[in-house]
Amino acid sequence: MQTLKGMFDIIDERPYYALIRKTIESVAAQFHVKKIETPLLEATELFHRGLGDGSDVVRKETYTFEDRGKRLITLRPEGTASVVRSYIEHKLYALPQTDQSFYYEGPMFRYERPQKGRFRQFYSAGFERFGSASPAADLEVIQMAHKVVTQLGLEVTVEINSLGTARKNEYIDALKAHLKPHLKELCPDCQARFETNPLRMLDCKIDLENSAFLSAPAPEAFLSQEEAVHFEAVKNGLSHLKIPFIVNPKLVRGLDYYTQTVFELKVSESLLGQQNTVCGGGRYDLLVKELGGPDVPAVGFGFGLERLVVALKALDKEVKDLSLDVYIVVLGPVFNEALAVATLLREAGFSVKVHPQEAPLKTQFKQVEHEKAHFALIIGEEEIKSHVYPLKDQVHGGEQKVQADQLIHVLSSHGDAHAK
RNA sequence: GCGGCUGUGGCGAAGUGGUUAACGCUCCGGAUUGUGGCUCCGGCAUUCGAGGGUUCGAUUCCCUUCAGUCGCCCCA
Repeated sequence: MQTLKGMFDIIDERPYYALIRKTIESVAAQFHVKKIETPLLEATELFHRGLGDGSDVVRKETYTFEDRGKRLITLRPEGTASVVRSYIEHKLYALPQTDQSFYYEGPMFRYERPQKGRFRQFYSAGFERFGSASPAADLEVIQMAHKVVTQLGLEVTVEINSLGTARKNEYIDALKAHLKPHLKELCPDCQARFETNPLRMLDCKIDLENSAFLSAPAPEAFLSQEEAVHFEAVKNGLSHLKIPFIVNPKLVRGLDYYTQTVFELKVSESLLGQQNTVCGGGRYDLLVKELGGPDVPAVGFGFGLERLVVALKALDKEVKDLSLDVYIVVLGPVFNEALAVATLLREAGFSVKVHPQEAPLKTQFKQVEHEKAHFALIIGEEEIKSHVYPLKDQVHGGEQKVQADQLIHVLSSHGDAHAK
């Protein structure tokens, strides 16, 4: 038996996930963002309406099936649609707080061919902010994303672009009109994208140098006056926040709901290969309405946790795993006494493991070493009689005899023991 | 969905159409019955991802399949 294709058990990587989640939590707290948890399963329709029927994610990557009541349901492929659904369902827009933010973290599912930093069940975390159309909202959202990755110790490039809103379709039409005469010169992928996802053509790695692309209209030309001002304000604001960025006119996001500002955070390809986008986001001013809510603007982003993990590992970033304070080595049939001591120490806040059966000291001390225990405490029949235990400090070296009633005191006096 | 590469013990890794599948690490036991890390001795793959085929004989050749990996599409 083994995991399904593209699925994985998190064991050795747990500390990385813990670190990332903790970092996200602390940044969220700084911005007073509440956590929201939504179900993994949603009505299929939510994603069709939210992400767009034409998007690849919906067309061929969702885990969709009928439940026993013949309802068509889908394992969520991303987080935003669910959060928006929740926002509308609970009429959060009617709350007196008009500017509301949420963050989420959890598993997402996409039926794709796995590769580096890409899986069928993967974990993402995201922030969503509802109620403000101001560039300041965009700025804080980008700042949060940037803060999370820099706090993790990763160097990222921030790329931004603006797709516009009102004239987004007009831009797409112009782009198609421009490229249509050149269609035959383009790669097969682009010919397909011409119909399914024209904006994506701009991102093509093959036709990069094609003259038709070089002369293609830029999205910026199709921004309304107001949107152009908004985009300028975002760029300006990033400079004020001292967040370096580059404007990438070819940056288009894969999901249909994005409007106006879009951005991605990328790490060096040397860390992640081609899947080097660790965070993507932008505005989705029409989505709330599209999903049946009022006309509420919103902006957000999502992280791919696996990609952050891969990047952190590539950097040899040290992460702390759970540490063990005391390993109790037993000599002879002394389990009751050993467990009693362990119980006392645990109640005092130490993490303690007891060797579970009699074994040669050599074997037990090897375990002490493998467990990276701070202290080894030896309990045998002599100790039980005398109430004095040998205590070895595995970190600083040395062994001392400690009176039973002094144990907690001695352990606590060590600064890096983990008593709470 | 498409293409390249890979698949040998817990991990890393050699190898060959023919009888006992190297080696390193880890692990287990002992030298050393109350103090590990060094050293020495001994042990640990009825089996080479799975299924089928060719063959007197397959881990080795062929087919299929599964999985991993890298890239494309797409995306986090």
